[in-house]
Formats: sequence, structure tokens, C-alpha cells
Amino acid sequence: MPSDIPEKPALEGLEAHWGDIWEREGTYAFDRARAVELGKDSVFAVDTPPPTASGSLHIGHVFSYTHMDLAARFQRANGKVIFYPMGWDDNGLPTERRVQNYYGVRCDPTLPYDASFTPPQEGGEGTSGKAADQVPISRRNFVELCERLTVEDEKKFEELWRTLGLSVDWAQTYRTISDESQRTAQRAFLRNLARGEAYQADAPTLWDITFRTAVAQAELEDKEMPGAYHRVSFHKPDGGTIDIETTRPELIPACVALVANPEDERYKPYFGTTVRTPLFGVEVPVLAHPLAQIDKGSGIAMICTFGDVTDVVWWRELSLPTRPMLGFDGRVMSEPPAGIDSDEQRALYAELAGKTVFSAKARMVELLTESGDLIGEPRPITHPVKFFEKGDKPLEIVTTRQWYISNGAKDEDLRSRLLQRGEQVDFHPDFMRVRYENWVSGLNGDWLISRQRFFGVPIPVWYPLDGDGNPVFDKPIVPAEDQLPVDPSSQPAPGYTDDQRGVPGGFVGEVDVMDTWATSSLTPQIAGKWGEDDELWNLVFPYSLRSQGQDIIRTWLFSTVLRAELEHGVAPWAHAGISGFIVDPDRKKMSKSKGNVVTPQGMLDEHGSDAVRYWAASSRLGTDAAFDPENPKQIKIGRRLAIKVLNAAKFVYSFAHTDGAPVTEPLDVDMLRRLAEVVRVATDSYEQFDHARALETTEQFFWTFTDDYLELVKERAYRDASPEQASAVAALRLAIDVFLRLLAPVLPFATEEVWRWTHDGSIHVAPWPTVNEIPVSGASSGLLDLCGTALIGIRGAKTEAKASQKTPVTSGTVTGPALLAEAKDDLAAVGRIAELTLVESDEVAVRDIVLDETAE
RNA sequence: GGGCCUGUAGCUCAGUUGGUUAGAGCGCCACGCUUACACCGUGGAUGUCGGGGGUUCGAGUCCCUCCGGGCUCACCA
Repeated sequence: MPSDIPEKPALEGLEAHWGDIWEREGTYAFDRARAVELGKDSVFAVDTPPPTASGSLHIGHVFSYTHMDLAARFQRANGKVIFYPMGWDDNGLPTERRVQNYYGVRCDPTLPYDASFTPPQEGGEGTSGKAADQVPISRRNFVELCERLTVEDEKKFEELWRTLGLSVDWAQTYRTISDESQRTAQRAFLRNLARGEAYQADAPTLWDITFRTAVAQAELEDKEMPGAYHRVSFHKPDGGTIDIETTRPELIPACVALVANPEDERYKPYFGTTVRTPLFGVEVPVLAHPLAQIDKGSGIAMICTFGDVTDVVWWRELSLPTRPMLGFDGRVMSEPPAGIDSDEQRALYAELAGKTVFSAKARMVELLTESGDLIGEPRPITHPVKFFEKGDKPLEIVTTRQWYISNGAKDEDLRSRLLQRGEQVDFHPDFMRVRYENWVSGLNGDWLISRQRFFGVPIPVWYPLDGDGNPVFDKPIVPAEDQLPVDPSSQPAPGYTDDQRGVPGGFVGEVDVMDTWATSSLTPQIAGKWGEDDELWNLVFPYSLRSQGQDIIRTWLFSTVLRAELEHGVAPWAHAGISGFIVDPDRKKMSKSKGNVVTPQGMLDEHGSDAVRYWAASSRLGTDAAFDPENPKQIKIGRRLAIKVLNAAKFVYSFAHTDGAPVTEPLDVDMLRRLAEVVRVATDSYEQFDHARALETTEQFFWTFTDDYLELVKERAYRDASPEQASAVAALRLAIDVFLRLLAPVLPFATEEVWRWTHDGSIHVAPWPTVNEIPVSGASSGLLDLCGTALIGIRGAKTEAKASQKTPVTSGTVTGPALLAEAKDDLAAVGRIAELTLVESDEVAVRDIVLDETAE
């Protein structure tokens, strides 16, 4: 039953009130039976980004999730069956780090499980984060804490999304660490493996020494770091020297060659000869390679294994040996690399062993200075250095065995297929496709998916051990798909028993887990229950819409396209809606490290969800939005609009109305014609994912409706029953009905509140308004606009006289086109003009206004 | 250095296929508690459309060039 119209409508409390009712009524539930009946074309499936559970949601999330919700709500109103799940990305490094800080613990996989373990602290966000202050615990204890904390975090996230009014079906929630997700991720991996798309390689790998894990190209970030050029002498056999410049003199023991440009006349004579490294006297060749830049440093560089990614290229293309000297912890290894053999050299190396890169460099500079091999003073510079985006120490490059998935970097056929899939996706805005294409075109290595971490989806393989107890990596043992998910570090390999673990002739389990993106790239498959529920899967895949921020095109968007191409050979969605990001008043991107992040809960509490949604909806896809938490202008405007909707509707519903009364008065007809045009534009805009234009058009006419039309006709609407009175009220009520539905995606709470005053069901399952339900046709006569202009004149005259707008007018004249006569009575009424004279003219003007001074 | 986006009123932004005097909201100034709304209403002022050049009868809109801002990739000896 429709509810009573409150005395004083307010926004406060609407979120909780209607949120509960929507949940109870299943307003947003995926109607599977209907989808089955109507077929896949009736389904609008949204592939939603799972936010990092252990991170915090910020205002930028609200921004892009609202954009996604607007599209879903529009499609729902248009009769689509909406599949709108929500997921949480809870596996991975961010969770581990948060658990470490929150509980003051650290995972040490060598420790046994302690069933009675209680963490030393809870909620200690302010701790040092230093390993020394953390209690080492077993992997199983650690994973338990991860589970515990993410469940808590996810509850808070869901609360926030519900408050914001996302029309998600909360029965479709998924977690990337759940058994189902693990099964999906492992199944997809095994199929990649079977097709040869997943493989292992023992190769130089970008390595984070803090987290002690490999990282992928997509996770790199450059940071400007101070450094210094050191000019160092290498010794020619004839006693002369060749001077190189390096920022990493500590890597001299790892030097395998010098390299200069083949065109460089200065070094041409030395190509093919050898020199000896300073201090250690290791003999290394002088080689030519086009990547060496003539004008950089001294034009000749030392190649170490490995100082940077260029070293890797040289090492590979020049077939050089490996002389590693840094361990997984970023410290100089105790055993010197090959070539450092004599006691003297080894003693020198021992001075560096165990030191961090920083300390080793300092000691090396002292040693080089003593030996006279350092020419002049080091010259300080700042230069970009590669970091793991979540790390705070520069990456090192170490050689390790890792798992990769081919991504087109080394396979032109795959690369062109991925580009083709990109063309098949409708990007909104369209230019965002270029970012995808740039990324695909610029890939220079396959996707490294193994991580030496603990809280993630295990890579589902084991390795047999040979007679000496060495793993046979190229003969991995894989589980059957119906055994998934598996944890090779705690379960025996198929065909083996637990006591064969680690013994010659037995097996070992892979200990690595997958990169988070290797799971979240499968969100369509996880939410659509690929391989588990064929009926559902066929209804939702490929999805209709992927909605996300522009910052994760290279990671999430790309990896999703890749997995869909490898497994299904299609683009995973028809549309990709890309939201811009939020910048602070100084136009700086909001990010945690800059400390300018705004948490959304306070904004929602203070201004109301509709207001915050209005702010998000008023920005087009792909454009960045400025946001000043101290003065959230757009939010305040949205709040004003929502309040206006409540009040205007309440006012309209206060007039006596006759059911089925026809709209006959020219002004009423003209308002409805204008409204029909608004419906046309708004619908067209939403269809093109241009919610901002739909909102702007609707909002603008809504204000004309309340400020001009409603003012013009309210006197008539108050009168006793008559065809003119009934016409006004019929037009008013019809307009409100249409406005509410046009605004419902943006203001789901205020519009629902009003809708239920006169309707039984939810506005959010009501059909989208069409021009067919507006009982007038033809283009606007312009009458409403003319009246609006005349109104401004009348009001201006009163303002000029410093009189109240209600001051009666004895007489006045309005000039304008003859059409104005059709609204003469309304004009006279709104201006309280006793004697109104109309004079025909091209220009609308108001003159000779005589105020009734006796009316005090 | 490459690619993409962007520069319109003090602020945030609209400006459709080039077409009269360039728009909105906020803010500002003035006025008004007008039988829905003071979480309000009414009126008003405000711009070399980043600079320069070109195409055109006509350019905020198209082309070239320069300058500024942002994102991104690359470079990293």
C-alpha cells in the first residue's frame, strides 16, 4: 500500500529505511527464471571490480561504482534482467601486509601450526611494520588471520555499498580467496598449462627484496631516486684503463662485460678484447651493442648480472655468463660469484658479504678510492628507479624459477588477437581503447604469475623427486579438475602418499601462489560460475558491461581480456565503461601516499547518499573530477535537488485531482511536450552511457518545471474543480511521475520515497518513461519559454521596487507574440496582476507595473 | 622522448553536424520569511573561449604551430 505523505519530507534515514525494504522485496535480485525464459539477450550482466578487501574504500571507488550502478539501473528500468554481482579481492599482498600490521605477526612457513595462537595485538595500525617487531607464525596461522580480517573488512564494505544504494544482488557475492574462486583460478591455470600457455622458466626476474617475491611488469612503478655517477677504471692488458660510469659500483663483482655502441669510434679498437675489473681483476670482454648510447656517461657501460633491465637484454643478446651476487633478501651473498677465486679477491669480497646494497656501495667506494680506481668524486644525480608499486625499496633482478602465462609479448598472433578483441569492446569513452592498445603493443615479456607469498591461490602442481631428491621441474604433476581446489604444500600429489613428501623418488609441492590478478582476471568466470553451472554461465557470458577506473586498464582490464581470449576465444564484454579519477582542489591525484584520500562514509552520513551519487553522476565517464572535501559543491547541489524532489512532489500531490482528466490547457500541453523531449534526450544519453548528459537535461528542465511552470499553474490548480484545474493537476502529476523515473538512477532514495506515496511497488522495477505515455505530440509551441521570460520581467519589476513577490499589482502590460494570450490567466495569477493587458510584439517585455500600495 | 587527454566567467563544468548578442550551477551583490521547500525563493553583475597563424561569407567548434596542466609508456650505464 502506498505510504502517507509526511508532514515534512526529509532525506535523513531514507538509506536505511529503503535499503531494508529493497533487501526484503528482492528488488535487485537476479531473476534467473525470467532470464532462462527470455534468453541471453534479455540479460544485462555487469562485471564488477572486486575492491581490495584490506585496503580502504575511498571517494574514487564511490565515483566509479556509482557510474556502474547508473548503467545497471537504466537497463533494469528498460526491462533487462540484471546480473549484478559484487566481489571482494581478498587474496594477495595487501591483505598480508595489513594482517602483519594489524596483528603484529609475520609468516614463517618453516614454523609448525599453533592451534592455540593468539595474536599479540589487534588493530595496531600504527606499528613500525618492521620485521623485528613482528611475531613469526606458521603459514596456516597466518592464513587464518588473513581470513578473519578480510571477513570483517568485507562486512564494512558491503555496508558502505548498501548505504550508497548500489543495486547489487547481494546473493551473488564472491571472494577471490573462496574455495570456488580458487577452483576457478586453478582450473583456468591447468587449462593454460595443458595448452602450453602457462610455463615455467628459470630467468632473471624483477624482485622485491622486502616482500621477497617476484613481481610482474604491470606492477612496476618508477620513482625518482637520488643516485650518483661513479667513474671507475677497468684495466687493459697493456696497462691503460677504460673508464666507465656507473650508479651501482657495488655490483662490480657481478660484472660480466663492458659494452659500447658499435658505431663508437673511441671503443671500436677494443671490441673483442678483454679488460680486468677493478679490485677483483676478473677478466671480462669488451663488446658492441646498439643499445649502448654514445652520449651517455663515458659511452661505455659495465654489464652486471643484474643491475637493471638493460643488463638483462645485453646478457641475453650477447650470451653472457651469470655472476649473481645479491640474494633474495637484497644483501650481498656470502659466496662470491664465479671469477673471484684467489684468496686475496675472496678476502676483498668478504668485506661486502652480508651487507645491504646501500652499505656495500659505501664500502665499495672506499675500496675503489684506496685502490685509485675511482676517478674524481661521485656526481650526484636523481634518476628514475623501478619499484614494485606496493613496495618501498628499489627492485633487484635475480634469477629464479617462475611461472608465466603467455600474454602476446612473444607471440604476434596472440597479440593481434588481443588487439582485435579490444576493437570488439565498446569503450566509453572511446579513446580509452588506445590505452589498452598501447599496453598490449608495449608488452615486452610474458605475464609472471607466481608469487613467493602465502595468502593466495596455490599454483596447483607438484614435482616428482628424482633418485637424488632433486625436483624434476619439467615434469609437473597436476591434479584432475574435479579435485580442485588443491593446496600442494599440504596435500600429497595425486598417486603419492603424504610420507613421500620430500624424499627421493617422492614428490614436493609447489609452494608459490598466484598473483592476485591471475584470479581477479577471472571475475566473469567466478561470478558466472564457469564450469560449475552451465545454464548460468551461458546466460551471462560474455557480459554486457565492465566498469572500472582508468588506472587499472593495464592490469585488470587487460588480464581479463587475455584470459577470456585464451579460454573462450571471445571478448569478455560488449561495453567497457571507464571512470576517471578524483583529484583534490590542487588537481593532484588522490592517493594514500599523498595523504589526501577522502573516506566516503563521512560524506554519505553528512550529505546523504543521493547527494553523493549526484556528484558522481554529474561527471562523464573518462573525465577526472575535482573534489574538495571542505566544500563539496556538487554534493550540496545534489542534496538540494533531492530535497526539491521531495517538496515539489508533496506540493503537487496536495492538489485535488480527478482520475483520467485530460490535459487541455495550452500551457500544460506545452510543458508536457518539453518533457517528452527531455525523455527522448535522457534515454538516448543513457543508451550511450552518457549519464551526465541525461542528468543535466533532466535536472535543468526539472528546475524550469518547479520555478516557472509550477508557479504559473499553482493558482489554477488550487481553484475549484473545472476542466482547467483538472488539466493542470493531471499535467503536474504526470510530470512528477516521469521526473521521478528519470531521476531514479541518480537519486534512488528520494525518488523511491516519493514514488511509494502513490504506488505499491518500487520505482526501481518500474518501466523507464517513454514519450508514448505522455498524451501529447508535436514540438513545443514555445509557450512555456515565453511565459518564463514574461515571469522574469514581472518578478524583476517587483524586485526593482524592493517589493515582495506576493505584492498585488493593480495593472500591468506584457508585450510579446500573440501566443502568450493562451496563458494570460496564468500570467495574471502568478503576478497577482488585477488588470493585465497583452500587447502583441516580437519582443517579450513587461512594463507599466503598478503595485497595489494599499495591500500592506 | 613517444602516445592519449585537457586548457571556456573567481570556482566546477556544458557547448550537438562550424551559423546571430558564448551558457549553467556554485560563489558574489541586491531584494524577499510569496498558502511545497530558509536544506528556500527572486533579480543582477561577470568572459581577448591558453597564445599565434590558416581554411571559410562566418571558428569556442576544423587544420597547423607554440605555451601550460594531467595521465601513461619508454629511457634508467
